Amino acid sequence: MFSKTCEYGLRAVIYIAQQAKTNEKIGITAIADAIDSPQAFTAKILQQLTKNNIVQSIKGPFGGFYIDEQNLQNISLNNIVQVLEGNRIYTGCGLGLHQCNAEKPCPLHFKFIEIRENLKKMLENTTLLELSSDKSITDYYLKN
Amino acid sequence: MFSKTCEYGLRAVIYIAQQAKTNEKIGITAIADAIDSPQAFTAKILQQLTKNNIVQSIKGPFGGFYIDEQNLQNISLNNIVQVLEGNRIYTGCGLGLHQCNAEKPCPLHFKFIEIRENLKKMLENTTLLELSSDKSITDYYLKN
DNA sequence: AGCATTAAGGATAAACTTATCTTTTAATGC
DNA sequence: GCATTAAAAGATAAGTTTATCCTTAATGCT
Repeated sequence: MFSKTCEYGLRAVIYIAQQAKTNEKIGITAIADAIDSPQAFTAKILQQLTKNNIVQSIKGPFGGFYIDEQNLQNISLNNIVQVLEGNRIYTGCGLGLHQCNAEKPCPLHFKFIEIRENLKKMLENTTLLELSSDKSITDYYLKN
Repeated sequence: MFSKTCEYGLRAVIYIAQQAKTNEKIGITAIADAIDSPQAFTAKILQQLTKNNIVQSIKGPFGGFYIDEQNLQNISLNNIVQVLEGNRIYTGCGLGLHQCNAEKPCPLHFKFIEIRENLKKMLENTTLLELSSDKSITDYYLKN
């Protein structure tokens, strides 16, 4: 479904969001450890997310990644996926046609649109705030 | 969403299905041309689909690929995807966790299940027979 | 039987994704 | 200012997917 980049990115951001309340920055080592991902690779991904203002970071001692209150409320999973996968997930043709639309549809076009729309809505409606709730932290896992 | 392998495979099979009525085998050159895919690569994919009894093939002059009446009725897109992608699309975790289930769910587990279930149903309910109907042939495109 | 034709199979190459390592830049405390 | 810490940035390596090419096997025709 998603690329590794996107999977690690989502897990990392969710984890950072869950730590947001402590108001402490969290380092890449801790993050990679918490979500069980390759550290250097995850660092690259977070670099990209920082550039795109999904998460914030600060260098130096006691530095690390964090998410401010505003982003916690405004960022949804959709935003993260957009940065890491572009919008091909939402616009790409199920059969891989370069142009596939209502005028020149592939045989699956209209059926696919439905599924994708569901996915999009789900990602749009899932906010970092929701995923950083106490219940979410205790009931769900980011590694196994 | 799907791999190139799966995209080409689906398009190839749909095209072959659409030619089924003529009762003529259709060669790899004609198929690759009709669906605008790399010929040798598509041949490999069809080889795999032939082994798994999705399509049939016959060598030699006037040989090629075809789909018999029974498969036309029984094969759904789901069967093709299963062969070419395995079942990871249906079972894999959205966040890439190796084990993710109702007991140890990732934060997206239950939301993802819904989406995947929709996709699965759609693929199961879309048969080659439907896709080879006259309307389907005239109204939809397999290349652009 | 011999030849032409077409898919199957194997080997290899190109492109892209995933992953790691090293150097540079920025922030903090002394 | 200097040492230390941690992210940013750049270079490179490993692995996987996508793609091509060449040889082999099967089929039909003469």
